[in-house]
Amino acid sequence: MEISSHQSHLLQQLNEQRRQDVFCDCSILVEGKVFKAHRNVLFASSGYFKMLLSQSSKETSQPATATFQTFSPDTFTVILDFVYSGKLSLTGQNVIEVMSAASFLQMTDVISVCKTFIKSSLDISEKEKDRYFSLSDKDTSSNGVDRSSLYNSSWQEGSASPHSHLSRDRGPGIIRTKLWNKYSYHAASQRDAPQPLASEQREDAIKKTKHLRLSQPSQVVHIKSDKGEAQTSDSSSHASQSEEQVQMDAEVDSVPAGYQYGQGADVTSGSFPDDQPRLRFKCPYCTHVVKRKADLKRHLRCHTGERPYPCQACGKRFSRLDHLSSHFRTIHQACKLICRKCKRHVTDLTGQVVQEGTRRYRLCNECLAEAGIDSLPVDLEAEQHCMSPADGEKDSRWHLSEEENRSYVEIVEDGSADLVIKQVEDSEEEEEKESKPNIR
DNA sequence: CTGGGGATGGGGCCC
DNA sequence: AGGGCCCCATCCCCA
Repeated sequence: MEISSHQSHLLQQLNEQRRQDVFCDCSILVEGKVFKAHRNVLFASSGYFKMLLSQSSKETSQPATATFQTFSPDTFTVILDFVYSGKLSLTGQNVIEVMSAASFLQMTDVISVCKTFIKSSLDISEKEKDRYFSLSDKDTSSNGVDRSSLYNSSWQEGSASPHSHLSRDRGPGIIRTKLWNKYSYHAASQRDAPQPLASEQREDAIKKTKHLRLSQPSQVVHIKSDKGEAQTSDSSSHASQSEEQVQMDAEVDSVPAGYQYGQGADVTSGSFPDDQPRLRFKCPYCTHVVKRKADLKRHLRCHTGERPYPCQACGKRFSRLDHLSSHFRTIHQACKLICRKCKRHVTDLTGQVVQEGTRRYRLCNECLAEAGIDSLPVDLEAEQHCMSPADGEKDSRWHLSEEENRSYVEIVEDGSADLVIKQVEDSEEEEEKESKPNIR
């Protein structure tokens, strides 16, 4: 005989104990704020804590302490509330940070819910279809999009494998996380360790969120771990508030008359004076509206901070391939047939390529002699060959120039579809770089 | 302090 | 859908 309410009751009791600091044997310090919790609950909920606590329990029986400086106390409150209640309070404002924190803490179910939350905002095609065929005179502000959705969030025990990026501090049972790497987003091919948003990126994201009005209503995601289901529930007050906000945004942004942003929806449409319905893809994080889904996907990278295109020459990462291409041409290739010093036109006969670190540029022979710089003694062809990725690698080439149709960079698989944020530590990335033969 | 130029990043849009 | 080009805004560096 099974009493169905037992699990929720047990969780409720544990949550009460946590709130009253009863039997709490673990302290988590987040940016100066102390959270009390039970190590067995944390152990069962997070791959990160699983590894941390399994180590600390071997070494000491003292209360374990974890310190985080990479996400805010508010974010950890959301995470901890979820652990103790199964309810994840996601909003358009916090979803990125919660996802990055969950990624760091190796809470795969939370990550997947965050992904679903984001994807539900981006699930354009279906909504587009629906909306396109039901573009009656229905009020566009109520957009007809049902935001409640089901999430598959079955508890994946052991799926979040502990990883070596955790570093133990000197003190017993105290763990400190290193500062995140500047370019912390890694694409699918590099998914070895979770990489939450870099603190710098997080600040940027927060900065952006501060000046961008979010039209997405607050949602509370309820996860039923026993059935692998989760539900979102809308706050009607939020919705109406958001609706007003959207109207305001529409006015502020000088949107053409008659055009209204769809509240919280990805695809918006409106009645233009000529009654031609025009579909738009609305960013769930700002008021930006684009015409194409691909443009929205590209735009979203400026919110997620995702930079899937690393420069193999200097390691700098770019959100777009064309930016990387442009960067490589301007910085690492001497494509411009202009003397950097005197700005005169130079050819291979009247000037030479000079390398300064990873930068290359051209100098005319006069400036070259004046500066006393040697021309680039590098066998370009051999170097290009050296830098080329493995043959047959699909999508790993991009054209640099007509005569240099060789691969300079390995295009890392775009992980935007998964929106998985991972963390590598500086040392790890350096190791990673060292392990890649193409990187100088 | 200021203006110019380079580098970077975002949006529109064509192929 | 992705790649790529063009345009523009912003930031930073330097003279």
